[in-house]
Amino acid sequence: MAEKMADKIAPEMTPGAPPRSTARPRKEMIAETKAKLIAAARHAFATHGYAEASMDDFTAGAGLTRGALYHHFGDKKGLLMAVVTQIDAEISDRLCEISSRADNTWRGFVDECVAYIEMSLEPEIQRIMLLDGPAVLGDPSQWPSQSACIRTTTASLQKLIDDGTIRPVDAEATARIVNGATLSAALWIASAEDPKAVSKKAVGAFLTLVSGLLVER
Amino acid sequence: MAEKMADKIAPEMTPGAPPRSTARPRKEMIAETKAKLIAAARHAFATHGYAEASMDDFTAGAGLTRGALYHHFGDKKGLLMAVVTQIDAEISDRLCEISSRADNTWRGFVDECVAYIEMSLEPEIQRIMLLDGPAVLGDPSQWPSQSACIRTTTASLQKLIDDGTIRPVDAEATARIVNGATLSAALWIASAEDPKAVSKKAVGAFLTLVSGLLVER
DNA sequence: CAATTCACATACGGCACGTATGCGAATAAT
DNA sequence: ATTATTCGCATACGTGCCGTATGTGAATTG
Repeated sequence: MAEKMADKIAPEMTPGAPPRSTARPRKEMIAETKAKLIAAARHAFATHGYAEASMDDFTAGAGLTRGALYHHFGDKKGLLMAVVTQIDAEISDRLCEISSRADNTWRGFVDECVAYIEMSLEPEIQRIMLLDGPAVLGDPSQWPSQSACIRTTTASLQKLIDDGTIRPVDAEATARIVNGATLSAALWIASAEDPKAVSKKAVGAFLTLVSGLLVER
Repeated sequence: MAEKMADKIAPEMTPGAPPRSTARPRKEMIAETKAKLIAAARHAFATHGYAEASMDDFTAGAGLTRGALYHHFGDKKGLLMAVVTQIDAEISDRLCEISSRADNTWRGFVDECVAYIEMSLEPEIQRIMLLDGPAVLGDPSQWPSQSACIRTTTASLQKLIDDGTIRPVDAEATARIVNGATLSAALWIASAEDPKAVSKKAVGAFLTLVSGLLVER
């Protein structure tokens, strides 16, 4: 509490800039503050869980106070939403990257699913996206980010339907169900005593299941 | 606060009972107290959510105080665990009942899955078992109740493998994955604007998926 | 240069929780 | 039967976290 911010009065304008008055620093400082809060919250939520993470603590860790948090995000839930949106986007990117570098579409789809399982094993993703997120914000379907990774999967499936690889199912419905399947597989693996072995079993079962989508197997 | 319990001094012994001294009432009263707490908590958790449910409030609603709660369940989480175990057992019973009255095993399995989806649409089950439970207690795999309903599904699958209806997958792995699939379907349906339509899509996609398990479709 | 906006900090009140303690009825001991 | 003891449960207290109201100084607008 005795600690104040060292130098908040250090607008990093390009040194030696002409009399061109300060126009950027303002917006930049704000963006930086928000980014700091999101980063701090993300770390706190991941390590302590949403409920146990003290706003006073992690805002202080970012050199700020709850005042900034309430100003920018409304409340603790709002911050969680921002964190979730950020992570969701990251996951989506990684999935696109993976499915795009496969030889054929089906293979890309499968790789994507397996990658999703692997990502879900990361404690941060599991804690925030799979456990606290749904409990605090409600079902992911409702999130503004609309679960970007589900859209990714939906798109992959639609392509598979179009090129006749899989049967003409409803792409979104299948995406959500497949997503749920991978999710539970991840939770199971993560809490297993022997993750390697369980992982093998889970992937095997998963592959058998999705083979049901194929026109011919 | 001004309200005390009316008559706690009314042991309901069978009136006119012989001098046979009181032996039961003790244990019975305790069981009743626990049951009351579980029921009150179950209702509060279902309607307000775990985090928003005030222990002071719902224990008072049961004519008790937090003292009884801490004495019997240790803490709020302990109570949630008890509630979860109770609901889990109920679900398991209902699933057994359903799968047992089908003509053939495969049909029973499918009915069971669909029934599970329907149950997951009940707000109480969704809120407590699918959202708050995992967030507060961790992955269901770890619960002492060991998710009785997963064992039920595992058993059904094993029978299907034994009689050659489905391919020789790992029964438990498949049960968990199928369970996750139905779960996400339920969450999706529940939060949809048109549950009927979405439900049809979800079930259709689900059936296509599980057809992958069949030896021949 | 005056007026205003606004990003953020500080201050306050309250609720919910965990623990420590007390009481009284049922059981066990003699 | 009377005393001793357990134990189910209530009461009391301290603390941490949260939401709101309010303040302040720097940046922006005219």
